[in-house]
Amino acid sequence: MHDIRAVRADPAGFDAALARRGLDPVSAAVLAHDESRRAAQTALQEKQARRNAIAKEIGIAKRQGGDTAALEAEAVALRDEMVRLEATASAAERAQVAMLEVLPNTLDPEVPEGRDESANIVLHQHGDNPAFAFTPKQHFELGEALGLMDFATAAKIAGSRFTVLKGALARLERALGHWMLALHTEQHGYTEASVPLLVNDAVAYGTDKLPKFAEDLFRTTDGRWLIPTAEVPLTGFAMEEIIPEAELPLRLTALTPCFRSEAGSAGRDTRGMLRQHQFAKVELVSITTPDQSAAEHERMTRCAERVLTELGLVWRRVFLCAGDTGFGAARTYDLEVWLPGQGAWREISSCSNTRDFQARRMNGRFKPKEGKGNQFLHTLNGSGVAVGRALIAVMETFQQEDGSVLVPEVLRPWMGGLERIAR
RNA sequence: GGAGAGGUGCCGGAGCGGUCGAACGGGUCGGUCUCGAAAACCGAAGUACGGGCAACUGUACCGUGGGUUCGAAUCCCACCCUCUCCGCCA
Repeated sequence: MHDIRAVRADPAGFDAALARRGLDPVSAAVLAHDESRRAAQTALQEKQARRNAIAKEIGIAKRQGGDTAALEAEAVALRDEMVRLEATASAAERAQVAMLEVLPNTLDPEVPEGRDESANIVLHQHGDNPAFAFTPKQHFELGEALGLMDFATAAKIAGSRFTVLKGALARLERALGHWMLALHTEQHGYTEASVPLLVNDAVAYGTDKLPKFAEDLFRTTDGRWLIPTAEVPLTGFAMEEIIPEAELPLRLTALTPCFRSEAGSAGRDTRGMLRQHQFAKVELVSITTPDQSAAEHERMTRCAERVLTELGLVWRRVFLCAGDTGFGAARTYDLEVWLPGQGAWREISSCSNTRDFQARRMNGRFKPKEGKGNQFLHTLNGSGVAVGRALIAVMETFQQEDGSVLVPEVLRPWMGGLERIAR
């Protein structure tokens, strides 16, 4: 959510920021609502002040047995005007909020210009694309041949975009998630959390999933939402809080299933388990101060990169351009992993600094060590990393000509010492 | 699911429909005292949105949303949440 005062202070700058996202200017319309809201509010407050004075006079007069009829008549007349002004003010405010809440975050000045992913910038790459002496297979070919990845059963019991993993592949998924959690909690200073997978409107709104992206979420019969990422509950820890600066940063991690309707992606990535309605992900969330958030963003991204490096995967860091940066983010790095079977780079992590965008929506603040007044927090989120896609990457990267898959060293202790997944 | 109790400021906890943004206690911050500290004493301190160059000032906020009233923390209704007991249950 944007600060209306920022719009007032620099309407042209506000519109210019929207233009970077390819959006039309709105400051004039927003400010029109803002002005009518403030005019009505000022008038309303004058009436209220008079009303309060009258009520006080009546109280005094009643105690002294005086006549209050004239005062009461004036108060009743005032009440009608106040009702009208109140309606005007709240309608203007609702209109203003409705315009602001669907606007994406302001981009960091360093974010590259560009309309789509073709303008993203590869910042660096780790490892070289592996050379195979045979034609590498895609993960679903490997998984089905191993008899450990079953899309038919998943479709039967749930539908499309679900996967059943069995045996060593099911265990590999579990090993990946648990190993990642251990890495972040034991070496990166994150606190593990076990969180609700169903959330309310308020936190979904605060993390900018509502109102604009409701169709991407699954809704429960009692009006809650299945989390599309643990970012939602973890960031929600800060909702309506005033955190002492000394307690910051909060670094939180969780391994959860994530649920996405994939409403807008019909026909895309239909084979295999690349794009699912349900997938496991280890999420990293940092809640910090404005002056620390840029450094925290770099740190968080390195934590995610470490996961890929230790697994032995080939990856690269991509700086998303203006047109590809998500709604809530001011700045985003995607981590892409090389999938030899598919012969393509695919996103496996996305690390974003939302600055105070989410904090404003959820009213999450901190109390500065020095100085007065509470300020909005900065919130960051990143995948550390997507477990389902990590499974795919491991399978495709470490596949052997016979269709077996070597288990990365770091995972073997989590796989009961298993070194190779074979038929 | 049934029955009951309750939600007030950082915390605890008062609060006959009018002078309540809210007693009192604790904690916090500043000061006095002290070599320093403790104790004691004095004082300060909520959040948001308006108006004003500013000093300052107005309004709203006692779980949330409605209602009654000239006037609501206080009365009425709905909802949310917490606690206790019973039932069911991983």
